[in-house]
Amino acid sequence: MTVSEPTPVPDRSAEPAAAAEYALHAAEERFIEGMGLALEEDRLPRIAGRLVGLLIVSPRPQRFDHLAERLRVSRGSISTNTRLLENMGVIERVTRPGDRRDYFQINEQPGLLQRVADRFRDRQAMAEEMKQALAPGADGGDVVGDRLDGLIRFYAILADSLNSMLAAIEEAGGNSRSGAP
Amino acid sequence: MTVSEPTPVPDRSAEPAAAAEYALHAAEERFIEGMGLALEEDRLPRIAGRLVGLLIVSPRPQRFDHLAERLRVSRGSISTNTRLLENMGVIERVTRPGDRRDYFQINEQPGLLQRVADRFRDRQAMAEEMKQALAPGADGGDVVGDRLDGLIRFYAILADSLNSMLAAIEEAGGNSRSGAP
DNA sequence: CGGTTTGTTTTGTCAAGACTGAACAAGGTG
DNA sequence: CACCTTGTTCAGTCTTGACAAAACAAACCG
Repeated sequence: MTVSEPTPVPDRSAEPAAAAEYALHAAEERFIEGMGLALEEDRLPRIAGRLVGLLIVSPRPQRFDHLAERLRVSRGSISTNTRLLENMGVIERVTRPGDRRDYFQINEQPGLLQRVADRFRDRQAMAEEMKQALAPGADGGDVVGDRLDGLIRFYAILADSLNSMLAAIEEAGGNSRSGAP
Repeated sequence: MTVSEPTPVPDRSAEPAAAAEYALHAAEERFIEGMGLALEEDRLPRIAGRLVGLLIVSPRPQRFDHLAERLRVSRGSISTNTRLLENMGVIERVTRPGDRRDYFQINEQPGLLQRVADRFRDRQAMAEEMKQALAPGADGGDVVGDRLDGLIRFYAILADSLNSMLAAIEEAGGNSRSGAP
């Protein structure tokens, strides 16, 4: 996971007191970009990934327009991607009385996790259907049947470990949960 | 995983004897298309996925040109995608003495699996790096730290179960192994 | 009511990547 | 040697999707 340095690297040699501060910021930047790439591999827009990253490292809900300027993207993109993540259950839109603006935080319900688990289940089902149609003792030694069994087991294990993880999180109650992308 | 029926659906009412045969073929078609979509989600070209699907359900190595006509795709695409999968260790190119043509079969070494596991490890490392940079007792209750811990655990578990699976396969020796995409 | 803030939707541009078809290379074979 | 066969590579087309910018809607404020 390699992420290039954020474009303008401020000269920090002048203010040694801010060194730790700076290191944190750089790490954050890297993490956010990393999440952008990571979630992009899961077929989400890069901005959505960055949003998740930013919200993970944000202790408090973030304002809509703040997201736009922090990530340096258009408000339109924020709107689209927040809604996307909202529908997926990954982030949550929160409001405050007497405040017209929207805030966002990562949702404690692990939406993405469920999603991924379901995908594995689908693939497992697909392999099982194929196995079904194959009829029992076919060609010598039934190579194909064995392969399909392997595939089925593969997807099953992945889906299972995700599901048991989900259950564990659910059971653990309100603490230390994440959107787990 | 929904896959539309292959374009020309032959009328099988006339030859009842071929019904089972037909059912198998239809299931194969569905499986192949399904693998196309499934591997596409893993950032591989659709044709590569179909190739994997086809080779999984093929008891014997398949000829290069046969692949092209079976999937109704140009030879160029077959060439590109077979090489891609070959480099990934997912399929294997085999030849026969006195035969100038190339044959392909799915490789027994689970290349894709390793790949996926590595990806999870990378993400785990990313989250750990962020956690490092965060310094210990930060904001009240350290929400962010807890979230990162959850994330780290998440990726770790996935990578671990994949790795233990890989080990199990390795140990099981020569039987019932698959490219496990 | 006009004007402002906040967020959404739409429109257009751009880039990435998949795929085809044709040109190409490298071996066989008559 | 001319001519297949087999596979690779290259150039061009097409599709997809992300994104920005602008138009838009809605709520609020004066």
